[in-house]
Amino acid sequence: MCQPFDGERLSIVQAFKSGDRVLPAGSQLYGFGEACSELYNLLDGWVALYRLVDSGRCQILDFALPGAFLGYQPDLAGPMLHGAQCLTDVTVCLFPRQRFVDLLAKHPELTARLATLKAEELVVAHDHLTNIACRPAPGRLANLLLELCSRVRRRHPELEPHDLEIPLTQNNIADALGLTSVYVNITLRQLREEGLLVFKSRHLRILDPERLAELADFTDVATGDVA
Amino acid sequence: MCQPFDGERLSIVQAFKSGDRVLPAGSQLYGFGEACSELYNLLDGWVALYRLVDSGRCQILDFALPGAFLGYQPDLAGPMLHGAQCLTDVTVCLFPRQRFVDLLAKHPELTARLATLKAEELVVAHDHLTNIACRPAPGRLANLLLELCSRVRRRHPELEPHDLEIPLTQNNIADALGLTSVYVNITLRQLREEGLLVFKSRHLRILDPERLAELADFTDVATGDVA
DNA sequence: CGCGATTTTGATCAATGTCAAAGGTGGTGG
DNA sequence: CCACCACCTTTGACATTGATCAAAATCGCG
Repeated sequence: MCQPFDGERLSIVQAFKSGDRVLPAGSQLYGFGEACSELYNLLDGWVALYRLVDSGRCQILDFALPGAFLGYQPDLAGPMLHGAQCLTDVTVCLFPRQRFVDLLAKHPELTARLATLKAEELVVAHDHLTNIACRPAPGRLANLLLELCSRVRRRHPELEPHDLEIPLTQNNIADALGLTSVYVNITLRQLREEGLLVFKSRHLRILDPERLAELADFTDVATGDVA
Repeated sequence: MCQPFDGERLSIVQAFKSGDRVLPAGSQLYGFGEACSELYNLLDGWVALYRLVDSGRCQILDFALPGAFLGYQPDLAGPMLHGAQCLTDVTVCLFPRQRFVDLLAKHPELTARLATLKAEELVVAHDHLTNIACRPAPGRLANLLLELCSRVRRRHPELEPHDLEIPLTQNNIADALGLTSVYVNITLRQLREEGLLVFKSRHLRILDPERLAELADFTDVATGDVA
């Protein structure tokens, strides 16, 4: 279940976990600037990683989906450089930080895996950055939604590929894209009126993948195909 | 000289390097989407890491300063997910990719260092993302310039802290901040007219650090102090 | 001295934010 | 089962930021 690491090492890793925890939607896994004594493997549910800015704004840095490994940052002992809020009910697997350091020291493959993981997260962050900086609202939205679809599908290939549960509020989307929820709403309507997609009560239906991908300038990293 | 790794390991690392290379300003260290057979330790000069977008726009993801370690990404054998262009004349130390993998396998401390490095770069990317998404142009500019100052000073504590060489064109700044060079120019003038700073022919003079930091909502990660 | 790249400026326009209010929706307790 | 409440979505009028286009001025360099 604890999946950032490959199958063979699972028993080793499991010996180090200190248990699971369940949190309700809306609660904080850890807060921005707080100390945090554990690392987390997200087993179920969605989590928003965010920063708070003086202006009172909240910037969502990334959405964490099941399988994500949360809480590792350069200074393991220092205050968290971002917060983590549960968007749905969430289940995590816990690793005490101190024990995790020992684990890494003993198993270099895990350290290598961690480096790769962080490099992947960096690519995602760069995607997100480029999306926000270079695209107007409709492209931004299209790109984000396609990216989320791609992630969901990678884990659940059995599901309808164009009919997915995306447990986000229009406000969450706005906080992720650097837009206002009002404008997200307007843009979402435009996409709907153009027959590209329908996003209603946390359910996304993609009606025209081709045009949407074109609008988003989107290529799926995993496949190299447009969505 | 090859500094991503700590002093003690230097001789080990140096045995693996395959030489140095000098590139002129304006040349590409590696191109977006190209294959690349080496990894680089930036010894001297500034490099822009960028992405190209359909619209013809160029998004600068980060500026690499001396000491940066360039080219490591999740798929070491795959095409580069970003490009790297020299902003000044540049000197890099080369590591063949294949040999670097061997090096990591033999020296787990280096792998751990790499994970930390990538985690640091992720924090920088998140800063950049937040800056672009949440702040209007003046704050964005102030934030970027203070961040660059902070980095330069970390390496050169002996220099005048408010009088620095920043080898960037207004166009580079625009590409980094998701603004137009025209608007960067206008905003830069406003900051100058307010007596906050002067940026002329690649030389930055900070006149009012306090007000600038306030405008930027900037706190130095290294010190926790405002600049 | 002249040329390409960069900076500067002005006029105008489009994209997005702000403010305010009205509808919806789902969940909870009575 | 209904009513209420908090939260979310939707809409409209208006303000503002930043983009676009075009041209002039300046700078660095051969």
